[in-house]
Order: sequence, then structure tokens, then C-alpha cells
Amino acid sequence: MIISFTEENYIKAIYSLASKSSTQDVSTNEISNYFNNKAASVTDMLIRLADKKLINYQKYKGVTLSAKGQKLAIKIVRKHRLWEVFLLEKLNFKWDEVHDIAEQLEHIQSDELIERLDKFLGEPKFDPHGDPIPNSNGQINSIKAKPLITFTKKGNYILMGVCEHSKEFLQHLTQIGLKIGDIIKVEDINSFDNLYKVKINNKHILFFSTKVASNILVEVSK
Amino acid sequence: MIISFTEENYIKAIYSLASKSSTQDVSTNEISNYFNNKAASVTDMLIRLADKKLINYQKYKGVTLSAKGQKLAIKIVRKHRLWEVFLLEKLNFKWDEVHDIAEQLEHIQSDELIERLDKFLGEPKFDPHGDPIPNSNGQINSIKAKPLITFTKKGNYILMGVCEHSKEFLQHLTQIGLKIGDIIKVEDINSFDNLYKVKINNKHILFFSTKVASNILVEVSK
DNA sequence: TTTAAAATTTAGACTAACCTAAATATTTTT
DNA sequence: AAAAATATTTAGGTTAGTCTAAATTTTAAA
Repeated sequence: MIISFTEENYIKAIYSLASKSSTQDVSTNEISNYFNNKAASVTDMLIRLADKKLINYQKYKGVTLSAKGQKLAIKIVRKHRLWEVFLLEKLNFKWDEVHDIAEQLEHIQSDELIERLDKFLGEPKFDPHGDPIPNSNGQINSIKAKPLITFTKKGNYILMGVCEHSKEFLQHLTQIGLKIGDIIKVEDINSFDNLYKVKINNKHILFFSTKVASNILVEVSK
Repeated sequence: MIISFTEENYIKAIYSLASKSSTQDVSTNEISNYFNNKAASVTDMLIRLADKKLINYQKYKGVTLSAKGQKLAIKIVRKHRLWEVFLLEKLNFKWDEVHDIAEQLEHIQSDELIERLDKFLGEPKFDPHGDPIPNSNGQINSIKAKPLITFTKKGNYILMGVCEHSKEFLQHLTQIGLKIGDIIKVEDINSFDNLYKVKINNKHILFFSTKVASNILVEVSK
């Protein structure tokens, strides 16, 4: 069965929206907001995706991915994240530059290519933003890291990833000198404005806004 | 200006047909044979490509690429050949496997990506089939190699490339133990059936049919 | 040089993926 | 529970890229 570029993007969007939202079903409006297109266009596509058995769709009730759709979504995510690693590690792109190119590369059709790329990169487990890379069976390491803001105690944390993936946010982190793997020592959390006073890699002091603190994923350092 | 995947393929086809044919203009029929589609579909597309100033088109007279179209074609060829090198050298694909995947990869849009890929690969001058890789300015090293069949004298030649790019032909060459760079010593050319008796790398004897001899590109070895 | 054959274009139709406007369902508010 | 607001679908239209069938132009042959 031929699945178009556009259909793949819808499947990925549904997967991503479902994982972010608390409810099971993804609504037509959520999808049209995601793509900045019209709800009518989304309905059109949902009918097509349902015909192809990629989603479970009931009029007015929203959609969930079928087993087949789920498998496809995870495969696309795997490809996207592997290509991001390639672009960063091999071609020296920056972590805020890799997403857009990987958006294109993820649609290349060749199972052999994915597996060889995976081996070439040394079977990485995480992409440059700290997101886990599904294995070839579609299994995904669930990440233990949580947003820094959920921690209210002083101590040492390690930066494991980000929730927010926008260029602007990633560039901001780079600009203040933060990267994945950095040790973040929380020295103080201001009780009035919730500002985090932290020391990075035992070197320089920074202050994290709640916006930063809620969008970086950390683990407690041992 | 947005140029679609399909439009790019037409530009590439016109480029390739023009370089193979003796006449200047490429006809509608040649293009429809190339794509195994209908002449009417081609006419439709030619009108669109002419609107975009990518080709010079006159009803019933065939087409040539405009300067803009030429530039685009060469860029696509550059991408295609660089990706082929990547697939062979880095991912260990065989030379008969790289074409189909490169057909997809050549449409990825990112000038930065091409230049970084080029550097990563060590700025290769030829692809796995011996075809020259255009540089970033669109200049192409013209190849001096000629089909073995054009040589009628005994002596030493080096296999520089192939004219025929089909999987079947490439697999045949691999199967008889021939690869680019091999030394071909022509020991005899049969005057009756034109069979070439050759010795490869001073080791094993082979016989080349005229089909093989006319589809491999060689240079005289010094 | 007129006729026959081949090549090419035009006309009209189809699908994918989008759109707008109108109709219908669902949810929220009063 | 009726009215208002919001969400969703339906109906009908658009463009890119394809098709078939018919018309036209060019080329080759008699």
C-alpha cells in the first residue's frame, strides 16, 4: 500500500498530539491547529486514513491510531531521530538546525537504509534533544527525566533533554551555555518568583525562568 | 519559487535525454518513453515548466533546458551522486543498490546539507559508477574515458565507469568480478565475433561480449 | 505533391489535497 | 431545557499531475 508524504505527516501529527494530550482521542480541531489548515481539510484526510485502516475514526468523536498507524508513526519517529543524530554528529549541524532537514529525510522509503544508518551511527538511544530513538521493533525506552520545575529541592541534576523543541528555545539554551549532559546544581529556588539559581558544571551561575525550568528535562544526579 | 518533486524529475529527465541524444531538442515522445507515461501528460508538464522559465518550449518543436533549468538539473545530479557515494562508502551498500535510494534523497532541499555532505565525504570527484560529481558552482569534470569497444588495440586499460546503469548490468559486472579501478589487459579481440579476451588485474582471464565492451568506460593505462 | 503514418496537442475527466461556505452535531451557558 | 457558542462535517470548487479520446501538425512515403 502506498502511503503519501502528506498521509505520513498526518499519522505523525496524530501520534504526537495523542502522546501530549491527556485524553485518548485526537480531535479534528487539534489537528487543524497543528497544521494551520482548515478543519474541513482534516476531515477529508481522516476519511482517507480510516479507509487505509491507519486510524480509528468516528464522525464527531475524534481519532486514535490503529495498530498499523501506531507502527507507522513510530517508524517515522525512528527515522526522524536517527537522521537528526546523523546531521549533528556527522555533518556538524547545531541542535536547533537539525529538525527541519530531518522532517524531509524521515520520509525516505527504505528499511535497509534505516537499519544501516542506525548501525553507522552506533545504534544511538537518544536524539540530539534527548528524545529516545525507537528500536527496529518499535520499542521505545520511556524516559525517566522530568521537567526541572517539578523538582523543588536543591541538589544536583543532569540535563537529559527538552520538552520544547522550537529553534528559539534551543538557541536560547545554547546562548546561555546549556547543553545536554550538563550538571545543573540548584542552589536556590526563589520563593517569590520561583526563579532557579543554578550552577552549571560547577562553573558559572545562571538564573532559570519558570519558562526555562519547565521546558528542560532533568534527572537527579547521583 | 516552489519546484515540485515531479517537476524536478522532469528537469532531470530532459537533462539526461539531451546529454545522451545527438540532437539539441528533446521531444515529447522521448520524455513520455522515459517516464512510461502518456505524451499528453508530458505536454501538460512542459507547459508548466515553460511558465516557470525552466525550459524553452515551442509547440511541436521539443524542448531545451533554460539556463535556470540547466542549473537546477546539475544541482540535482550533484545531490544524487553525493548521496550515492554516502550510501556506498559510509553505509556499505553495493553499487547496484544505491541508485534507487539516491533517487529519493536527491530531492531533499537544503543547500547547507549538500555542502556539508560533500565535505563529510571528502569532496569526491566521482560517484560509485564513475560519473563525475558537479562542484557547487555547477562545473563538471568532463570524463576522458570511452567505451572499451571504441578501442581496437591490445594493451592495458583502467575501468573508469559504466554507460549502462541498470541493476542487472551492475550485478553482472560484480558477478564476473569487475569493479571500478580494475586493470583490464586486452589480450585479444576476436576478428569473427568481436569477443574481447582480457586479463583482470593481471590475475584471471575473462571474455567480454560486445554488450559488456560497449557499456564499460575505460582509459588507456600508463 | 498528395496521402498515409507518426508525433503532438487539445479537450475533458479523474484523484489527492487543499479551500470556502453552508449545514449539522455537540457542548456550554443561561 | 432552550439558546448560544463551538466543533465538525458536507457540498462544491481549485490546482497538480495524471489519463483517454479526438483533433491537429509534422514527417515520411508513394
